[in-house]
Amino acid sequence: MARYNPKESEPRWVKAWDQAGVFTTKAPSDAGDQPKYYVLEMFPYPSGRIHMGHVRNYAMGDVVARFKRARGYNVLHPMGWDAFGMPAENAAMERGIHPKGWTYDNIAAMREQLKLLGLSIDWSREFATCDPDYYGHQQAWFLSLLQKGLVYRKEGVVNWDPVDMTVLANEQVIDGRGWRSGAVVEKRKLTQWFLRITDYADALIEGLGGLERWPDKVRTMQENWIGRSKGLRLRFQFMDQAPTGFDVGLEVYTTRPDTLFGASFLAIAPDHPLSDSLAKADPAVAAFVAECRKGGASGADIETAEKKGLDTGLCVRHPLDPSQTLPVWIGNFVLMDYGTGAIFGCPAHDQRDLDFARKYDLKVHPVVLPAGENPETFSVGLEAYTGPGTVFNSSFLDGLDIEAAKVRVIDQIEAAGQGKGATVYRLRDWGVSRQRYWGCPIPVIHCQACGVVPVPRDQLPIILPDDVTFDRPGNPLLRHPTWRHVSCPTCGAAAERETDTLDTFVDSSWYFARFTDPTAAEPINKAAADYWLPVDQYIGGVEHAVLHLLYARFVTRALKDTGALDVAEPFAGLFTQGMVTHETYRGPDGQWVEPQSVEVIAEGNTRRAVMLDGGAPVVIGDIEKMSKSKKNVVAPEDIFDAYGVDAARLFVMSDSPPERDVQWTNGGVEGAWRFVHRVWTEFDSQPEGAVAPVPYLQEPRALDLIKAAHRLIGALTDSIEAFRFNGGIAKLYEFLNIIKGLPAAGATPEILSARRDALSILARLVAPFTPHLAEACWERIGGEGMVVNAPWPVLDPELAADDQRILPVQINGKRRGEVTVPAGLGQAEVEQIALADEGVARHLEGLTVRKVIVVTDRIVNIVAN
RNA sequence: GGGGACGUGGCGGAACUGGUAGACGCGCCGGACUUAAAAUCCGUUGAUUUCGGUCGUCCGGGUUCGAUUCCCGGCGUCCCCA
Repeated sequence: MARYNPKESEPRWVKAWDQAGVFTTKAPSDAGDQPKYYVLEMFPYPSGRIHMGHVRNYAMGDVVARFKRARGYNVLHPMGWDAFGMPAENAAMERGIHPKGWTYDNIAAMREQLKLLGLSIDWSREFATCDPDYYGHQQAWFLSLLQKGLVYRKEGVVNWDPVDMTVLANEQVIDGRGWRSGAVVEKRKLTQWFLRITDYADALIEGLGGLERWPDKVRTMQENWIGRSKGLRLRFQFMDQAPTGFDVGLEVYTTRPDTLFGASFLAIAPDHPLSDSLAKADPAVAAFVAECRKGGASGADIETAEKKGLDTGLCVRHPLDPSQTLPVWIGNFVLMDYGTGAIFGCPAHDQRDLDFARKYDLKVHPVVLPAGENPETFSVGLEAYTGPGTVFNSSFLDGLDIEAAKVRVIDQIEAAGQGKGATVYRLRDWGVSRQRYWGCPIPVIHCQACGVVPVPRDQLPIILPDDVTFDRPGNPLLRHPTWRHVSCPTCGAAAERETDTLDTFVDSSWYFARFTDPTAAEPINKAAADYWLPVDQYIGGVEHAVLHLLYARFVTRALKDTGALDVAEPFAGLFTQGMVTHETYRGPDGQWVEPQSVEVIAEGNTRRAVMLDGGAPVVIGDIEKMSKSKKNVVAPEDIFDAYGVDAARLFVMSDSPPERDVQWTNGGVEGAWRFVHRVWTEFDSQPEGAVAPVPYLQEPRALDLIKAAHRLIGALTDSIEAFRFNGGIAKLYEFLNIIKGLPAAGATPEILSARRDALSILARLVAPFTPHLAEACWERIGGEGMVVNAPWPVLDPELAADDQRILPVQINGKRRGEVTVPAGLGQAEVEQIALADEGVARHLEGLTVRKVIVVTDRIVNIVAN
């Protein structure tokens, strides 16, 4: 009997799987009538090292993949690298390493680490998004979108990250700062490439309805992100001479047409064309507009910034009440790219408008009356009323509720030709230009004569030049001596390549399709994609709930419309897993210290910590996501070294529900290791060589064991299907405790035979979680071939059924005893048995039974007084 | 401010559609083995108790024979949006 040695066992089995080629995906034509199953975890950025978050993410995907394989599916479980992006360029700037070398070195290092994890991945399909083959195909479909009008260029105000010197999408601006650099974002005008995601806004909302295996939370977040609202575009006519270009009036957009009679001013965005033209004539306007340009361009920035305005002196007429005139202001809180860049302000019923009105002393005129308020006395102070109510002070709208009033106003404005009902979205077109080197070059050429000319397909891929410099900020492609100088493909004149590269979110918006045939001559092999897509189970962090997952859904739909593939939704099932966290520690100097230099001492129910070196006191801090800055990181390699890969995989899945954060603890991983060890001991205690099978169903203890094994099959199958890995693992532990109660030492032939069958089941059930251990165990009991190729055990319903039930008996809702009855016994019989029970009878003394409730196989409740 | 999720022993967490609250693990405590420690193995472990019980799933109400689960009102934590 030898102690289980993961260091010897784990590499051996990784090699055995590799040599047998068990994870090479079958071509659709070889799969026969096997159903397909595509499991995908969000591919990693090649930072250089894997962390515990990767371990958890890929372990979960591996459980699903191995389980589905065992259940007879033809499984696709690939791996690749999201390899373009800023960190490679940062490394180049900081350390003088070329981004390409840095990235591929990191990939090599991480591939080795991931292979240690024993994942059931088909490595033959691996690619990186920075492979010219991959981004060349990306350039090809980009051009097909360009041809279809889904790509365009426009000058716009953009979020400029002054540190990374690049443009950020609104999604990449968090609290006014760049999501990667953390620098305060500025607004700039720049000509940019955009993808027309807004064309798909409705489709992307409708599509959410069909994604039943997505978390509701993510669907809600996407819906809110798209932010569809119904409203009205209407034109206000100027009182005096209309400014040049505005003869038709000033068009505003509102989602609250019901409050039109409460309007007391108009406000336009600082970058509205009218602001521009006024600024040319008036230095005060120009100065104000310039001031507004400072600060972030995101909605949240504008919302939190102090409201500022400038009266233009212009006045417009109220469209429904010609006797009213409204002043036109420029307001820093009005967004040019939402609606028309102009609003009417109704201070009584909009908080921003109210803040603005109070600051500049504009009228506040309530037109919606909350239920129970008196129209004579109702007024609005510093808080706008935005709730439901009855419209008043509003001419022909008086007495309507706000929804009915919206409809009436839209009808009236449309009939008068003053405007039109319209739907607008919070979602903007996706700005994909990045002024960076380490990204996919946008495959177009700018020609003086011909304009923007797509690169002919036979000249793709446009490959990044290797000889670039990173000694200065800015785009190295722009200052490369020769790369961008080309001749126009159309007229042959001297022309220039586009030097912008694509946002890396483009790279990750179609990789799942490329995996279905990564060597296809076209971007996507339609037959392979038709077979494999959609991804049956996608697994990744919830931080991608809007950005990546929305872009991928959009690109899939856009590619469908170009005929590149046939599915509309890329991911049929989505699971968002929680993070790996750890306690934080601060040393005597207040600095963060690593867990491995701290000793935590338990004293009864409290804990304290000291430095391992010197014993100085350590403050135990909050439990937070593992991060280098807080130093609360545990390196996966160290854990693999100490406890083995299986124990690490098991622990990250056992201690918390997978969608929640898991707290890494030493004790926890030791518990997982103990389980690995005990499982092995149980297998290793069986007699060597084949046990002559004997019938054992007549021996009660043997029968109980095999019954427990069959119940375990059911429980574990359900747990994996429902992504309740922690519950499933608990059932495995429970079963191990049962089988330990019937040790092999000194057992009868019946027990040994039952153990042999139960262990055969156990080996196959633990295989998705601890695959190396399972192989060793399978081998030890003489299983056929490798357990990775063994079918999932089949549940025998008769053995799994429980024929006796222990029913608790309650009297007036309090548990007073229990009775053992045959399963499924009728209510009358159960009642009789319960009332006859000695303990129950004792509690009923002096009471009259009023009612007995029997829930079959569950409980008995006696009502008595 | 709007929307959502959550709140259970010393800790992570179980409890499927209302039906024995605390599965499983960690920790603690006790025991075996050991010269000793580690490792390993075995056992106890919600609180309280006059050993009959009583109390107990954030707090206060409600529905029900029965509520961690459903409803109403608070408090707190977290996430998303503004």
